[in-house]
Amino acid sequence: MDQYHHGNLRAALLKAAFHVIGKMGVEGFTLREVARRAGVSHNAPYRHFQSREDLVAALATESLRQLTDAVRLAVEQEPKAAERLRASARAYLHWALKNPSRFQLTFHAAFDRQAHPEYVEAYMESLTLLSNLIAIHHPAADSELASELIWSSVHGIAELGLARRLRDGAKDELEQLAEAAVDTLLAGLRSRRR
Amino acid sequence: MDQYHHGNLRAALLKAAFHVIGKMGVEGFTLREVARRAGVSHNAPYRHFQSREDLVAALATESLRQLTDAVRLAVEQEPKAAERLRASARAYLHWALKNPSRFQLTFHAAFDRQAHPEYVEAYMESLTLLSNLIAIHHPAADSELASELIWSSVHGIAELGLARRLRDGAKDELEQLAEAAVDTLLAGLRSRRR
DNA sequence: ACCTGAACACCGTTCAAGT
DNA sequence: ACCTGAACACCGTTCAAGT
Repeated sequence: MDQYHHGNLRAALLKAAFHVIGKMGVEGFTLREVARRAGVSHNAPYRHFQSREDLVAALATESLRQLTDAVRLAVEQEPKAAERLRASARAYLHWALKNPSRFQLTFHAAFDRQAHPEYVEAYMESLTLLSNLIAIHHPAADSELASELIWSSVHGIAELGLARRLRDGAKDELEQLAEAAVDTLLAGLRSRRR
Repeated sequence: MDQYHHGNLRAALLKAAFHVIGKMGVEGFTLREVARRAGVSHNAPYRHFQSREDLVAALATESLRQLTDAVRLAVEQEPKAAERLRASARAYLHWALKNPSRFQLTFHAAFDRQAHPEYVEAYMESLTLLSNLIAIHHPAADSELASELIWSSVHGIAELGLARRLRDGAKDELEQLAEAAVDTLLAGLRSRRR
């Protein structure tokens, strides 16, 4: 019987891995479980990933791209230009709370960043998306500062929200808090820029 | 030979655990390694902790208290009342970057929050410290909102700073960013409160 | 009460072997 | 190239036994 994955095993493993972390959390994620889920032997993954860390890095990079895409989509679907930055904050929170395992993996995965430049690239791409959005609201010299402040703030709301392990009911509350963060930071930046 | 720990084994295990996560990171932390470090057999810890998760919860709670204490100390040592909130932000960043493993453990440890109310208590105590600080700068009805915004923002800067795995040189930069976050949020809150 | 050693079912990783 | 089974040194947890 031809059980070979003919080169798409790598993709199949990533898919299986996302399924596993979604179901068992980041802690329950093991190479062997992923292989089991993909229907291959426990060391078939080594043909595509040098180590567990290598697979984790690939997952983190892919997750980060998914988060960026989700934010980008929300921005594009928002007709009012003035609302786009707030829409991006809402989408960021929404994605983080809906995919807590992926969010955790994206930012807390233990792997050597230098050995995986594609992760850093994905990170920069996300920052660029945000910078462009902010340039609309805050066309000043310190738009990089503004980007870092806004991203950090929205990110921190997501992190603390997840750290407290909130029930789903608090989702809207957190999304509103993220909007408030954007509004307050923009107001603060305007009042201090003179 | 009397190798008994006579009731202080619990404290000895916590100390050993902090040493282990500091040296090997959160990933390399295992019950057996902690026991080894404390000089006891690999299942002596079960006399004091029901499971690995239980020990992790105790460590996270203790870490959170240490972070709160570090911030409190920095605040008390700042003579100018107007500078205390900024000093707290700087201290928060400083502690996070100096103790990345503990910081990660404090906020990302996987354990049942409901089974460990002492963690939630420690969290609330930290929030209270911040609320009191903010009441000085921003004596308004929405001081709870202000607390959440400021904590989230400073926390997010620490998280993203660690996620990017910055070299030590960027420490000052991040502490300054945290101060900028506090200033900008306070300015924004003032301008929007009318 | 507090600690130990043996045992169980796992894990990541390596290696020799199969197509 | 791609996959497998056996083996190694680990891990968390349980259990019967020792003081």
